[in-house]
Amino acid sequence: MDRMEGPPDVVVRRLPLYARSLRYLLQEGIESVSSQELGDRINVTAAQIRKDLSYFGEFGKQGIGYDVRKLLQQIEDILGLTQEWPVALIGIGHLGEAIARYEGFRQQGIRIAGLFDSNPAKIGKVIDGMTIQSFEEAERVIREQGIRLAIIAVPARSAQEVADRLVMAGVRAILSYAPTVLQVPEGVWVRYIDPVAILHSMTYYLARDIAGVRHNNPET
Amino acid sequence: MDRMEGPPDVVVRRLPLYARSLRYLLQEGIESVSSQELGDRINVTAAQIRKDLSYFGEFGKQGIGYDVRKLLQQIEDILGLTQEWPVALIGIGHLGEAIARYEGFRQQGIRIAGLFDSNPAKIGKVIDGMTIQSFEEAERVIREQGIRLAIIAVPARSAQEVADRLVMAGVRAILSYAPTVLQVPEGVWVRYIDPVAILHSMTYYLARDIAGVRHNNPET
DNA sequence: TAGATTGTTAATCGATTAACAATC
DNA sequence: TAGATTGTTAATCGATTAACAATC
Repeated sequence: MDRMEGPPDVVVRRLPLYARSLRYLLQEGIESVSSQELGDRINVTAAQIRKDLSYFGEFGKQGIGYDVRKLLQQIEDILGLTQEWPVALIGIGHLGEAIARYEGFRQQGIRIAGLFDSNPAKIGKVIDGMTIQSFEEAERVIREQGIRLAIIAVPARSAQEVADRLVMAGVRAILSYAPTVLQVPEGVWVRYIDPVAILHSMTYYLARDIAGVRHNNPET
Repeated sequence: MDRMEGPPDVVVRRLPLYARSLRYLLQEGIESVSSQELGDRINVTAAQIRKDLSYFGEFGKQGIGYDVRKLLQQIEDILGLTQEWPVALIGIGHLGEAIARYEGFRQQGIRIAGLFDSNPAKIGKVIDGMTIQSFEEAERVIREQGIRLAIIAVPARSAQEVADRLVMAGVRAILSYAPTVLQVPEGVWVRYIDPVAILHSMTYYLARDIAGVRHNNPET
């Protein structure tokens, strides 16, 4: 299956970077920006920014550029960031704990709604004001609160089962830190954070002494 | 600038996923695999795997498929994973500590060569047998040991300066967890890990109830 | 008005997929 | 030999870039 219309996924993946850059501009007190200036900051061409935005509407003024505050608001609106998204965090090892403590989520529309781990020794432990609960509780909480987003930070060997059960409980988008490809039913989004793979793709070039500036790679 | 020939970067970024999948196959005792079977496991088409591999040589046997052990060895060789890569880790907050403690690196050719932080209160603290050193020490160690890979886990506001100084010291590839786009000179590779941006790109679909299975996105 | 910059169309570029001869 | 699967070429698909009329 693949979505019926709408902007390409690459474009959707770039929007958050535009939003972030606009936030920084605002912090610097810059209220107006051209596609060129915005592009320079994030190593994206001006044409690409304009094209990307054109999928969603018209946001600029010829001869002037974009009102930073307004464009930011509009992109956040498009991304659904006017609401707060509760997220279930599964797997509270070192990484899970770091994620739980990270302030960058809360500030940007993401609320860690619960910490869950299957290790009984961890259950009850409090991190940043949140108490670690069992994985069974996760399934209950997801159902009860209608949570649709989850972050998986469990070992690779348990990731698939965790994903299966999360989806069963109602999760529709998963960000997985586990180094394994998940199989999920249609209707569920999965994205990965994979530092080892990224490092390995760079050692390829280092091993050959191939110099590069890889621009135009939002994320990756 | 952009590299003079060679396989496309997308292909290089998929190789580590192939390698990992082959490692899992080996663990399962599977010694032979077809492009179709391998592809099914990681949601990539058989054609893509064969095409990708063809940039580097011929590794399979018609009618048979690939010898898992041999192909894995060859991909690891291509990626430069026959050697161990020392990595400087900068920024030892919660995330940096989790990275320092992560065993997945060591197991896969990545050796954390040193922990560095600019906060004097942290210097001297020992994590997993490694002592946190000052950032000035990082510059010295990078030079002395010829380190070319670094992981940045500092706050966004200091990431650019850290990157500048790392590059000055000799770093040629950076994996950054800081939510900001780095400007680096030609000849330096930069990749990002950006969970907030990823989550925001998924809230786009959740907000619209657009169902999806996003395959063919190694990493993302 | 003149200069700047948008939104959009068309051209280009690059990546993925399909198809199949070669061959194990 | 018959069946399976590779490596590769050609076709397709999609994304990026260039260019420019519209217009602030």
